[in-house]
Amino acid sequence: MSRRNTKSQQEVLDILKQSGLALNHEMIQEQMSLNTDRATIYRILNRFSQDGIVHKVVGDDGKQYFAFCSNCTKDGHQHNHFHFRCIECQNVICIKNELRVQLPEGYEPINFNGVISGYCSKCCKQRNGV
Amino acid sequence: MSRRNTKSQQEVLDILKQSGLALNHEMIQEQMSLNTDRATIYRILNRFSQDGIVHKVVGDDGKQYFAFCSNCTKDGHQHNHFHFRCIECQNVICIKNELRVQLPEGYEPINFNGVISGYCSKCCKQRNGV
DNA sequence: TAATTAACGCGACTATGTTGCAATAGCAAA
DNA sequence: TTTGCTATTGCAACATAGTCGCGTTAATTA
Ligand SMILES: [Mn+2]
Ligand SMILES: [Mn+2]
Ligand SMILES: [Zn+2]
Ligand SMILES: [Zn+2]
Repeated sequence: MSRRNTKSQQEVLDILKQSGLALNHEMIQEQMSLNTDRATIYRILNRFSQDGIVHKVVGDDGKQYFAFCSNCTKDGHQHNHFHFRCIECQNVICIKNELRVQLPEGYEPINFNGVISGYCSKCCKQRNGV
Repeated sequence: MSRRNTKSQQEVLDILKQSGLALNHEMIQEQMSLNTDRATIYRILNRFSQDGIVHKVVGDDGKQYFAFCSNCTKDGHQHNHFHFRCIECQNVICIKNELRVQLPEGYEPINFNGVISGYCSKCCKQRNGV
């Protein structure tokens, strides 16, 4: 099933690329100039995710975040890294260090989902009254 | 605000303790003999979580899982560990190794949420036709 | 330009989890 | 034991996230 280019897809991808963050559906929709439907945005994101253009992380807030794959080569995807979610400014960043977790014997990992939430450095400073 | 003992609380705690797994609301309700309301179970779990009796993890399926704190002392909680969620049998286990993640300068972590999903050893074997 | 069908918009639907409020029932003091 | 306080519950309503079916639109290719 071949892909087609659409304006909505392009804009979603641009927003993800340019922000450099992991964004959820709502954040993306806010930044869209086009009036793209919610369901469509989800479909775009899931398509990107399947195609390995973006990777998906589920936050400890239960929401799905999508980030443009910057460190991935065509066949080698590297998504065993943590993400930091700031509970103040809501930004979610990728923490690039790839890491390996020792699983019990015989366990077969498929998806890695690591999120640490707290205060980012910017929001930390503001809270400490700077 | 002091706590009171109730049968529902007791049974939820018993189920969590005895299973040794991280369970979500639905799994717990299925195992309850009492007809406890959904909202009540959530409230019980959140209370336990606040009181440090259980810890909460959000799976990459977006659901909240709760596990009895077995390795925690009164004041020292250790929840920086991963969890494994089997996409076949749905079991979620704690992987006891506590680990530390290097955050960028100035970031203040509050919550650690690590989940790896895939096939547990039991389900792996079954899938390979044993 | 016309045909094919991927992608979209809309509405309906399924969770999951939370909250307000009145009723119930622990618990401790009388 | 009885009484009073209020933590906890049940129920209904609500909020939000995400998915899906289906008819329509618009990329793409011939
Ligand atoms: Mn990432
Ligand atoms: Mn755990
Ligand atoms: Zn922040
Ligand atoms: Zn399994």
